[in-house]
Amino acid sequence: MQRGDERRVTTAGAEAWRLLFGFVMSLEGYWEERARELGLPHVQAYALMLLEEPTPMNRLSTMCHCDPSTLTGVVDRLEARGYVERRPSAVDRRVKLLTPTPEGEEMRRRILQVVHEPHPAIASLSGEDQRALRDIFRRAFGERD
Amino acid sequence: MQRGDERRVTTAGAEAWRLLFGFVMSLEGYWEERARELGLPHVQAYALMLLEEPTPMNRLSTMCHCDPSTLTGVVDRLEARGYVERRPSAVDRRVKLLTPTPEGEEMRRRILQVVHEPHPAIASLSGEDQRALRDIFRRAFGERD
DNA sequence: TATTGTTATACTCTATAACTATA
DNA sequence: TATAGTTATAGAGTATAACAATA
Repeated sequence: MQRGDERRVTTAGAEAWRLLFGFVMSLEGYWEERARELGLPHVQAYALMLLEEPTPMNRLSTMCHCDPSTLTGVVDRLEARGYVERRPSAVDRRVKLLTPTPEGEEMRRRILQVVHEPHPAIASLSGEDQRALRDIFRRAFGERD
Repeated sequence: MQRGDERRVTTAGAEAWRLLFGFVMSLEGYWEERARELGLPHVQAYALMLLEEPTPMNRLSTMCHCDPSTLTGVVDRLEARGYVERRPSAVDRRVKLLTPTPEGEEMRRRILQVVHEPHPAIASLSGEDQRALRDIFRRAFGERD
């Protein structure tokens, strides 16, 4: 039980959030660097990574949390690198389905490998902490999606 | 993230990391939106937020995880908005100390308020989970930085 | 009329390399 | 020589608004 100056001190949740926020800010650089090691700007790497199946521009822009007009440029550059193709949809001729080329698929595999490698801050925790974290994260943001 | 053969990594830490990574990617947009509500691009908001005391360009660029030449532009724009000043250092005439103006200090307070407000995914956890999260985060990335 | 995707525009962030003024 | 900061340059991501093709 916290007592005394509890009013001045933040709640546990608030402190957890501040710690996480600081980590997230530093993580942006971490992820950018990992992506650059693969030879891709991080947004392009993220977009390519999400192409698990042929995906309309529209849907991918939502998944990337960006405007469709922004994604046009991102996909232009991925296409110029030979990593994705815009294929016409059979059902709706307005829609273009984004599909990785064989080279894109290979790069996508490498991106997933990098992404799945746990961050040092997580990897260095005790096994008990890692299990607790997994369980809490499942409750916090594991359900939906 | 149900993905068939992409889930072959089975340690708790790896799953915790994947969950966290997904959250972080969505968080970028969350933070950008919060900053834009305050009328500032998110990098400028972050830089201003960090100005707890007069700070050399050099040091702030490290804290922002960006190149000094990048920070020059960011600070230019903060200065143009009237939020920061470049003041000469008394000890080293090469150094410029970044200091918020009164308007900048007011904006900084508002940014901190927004940043400190826990994200819904954290706030909706049980008190027990929030405390556990705080403790683990302290161990993971609370000390160093 | 509504939706999908693009273009035009303007701004911001990003790093590298070369430069200046100090130290 | 070395460091703090800027400038020049080139590239990339960002949203808004207007547009064409299609539904």
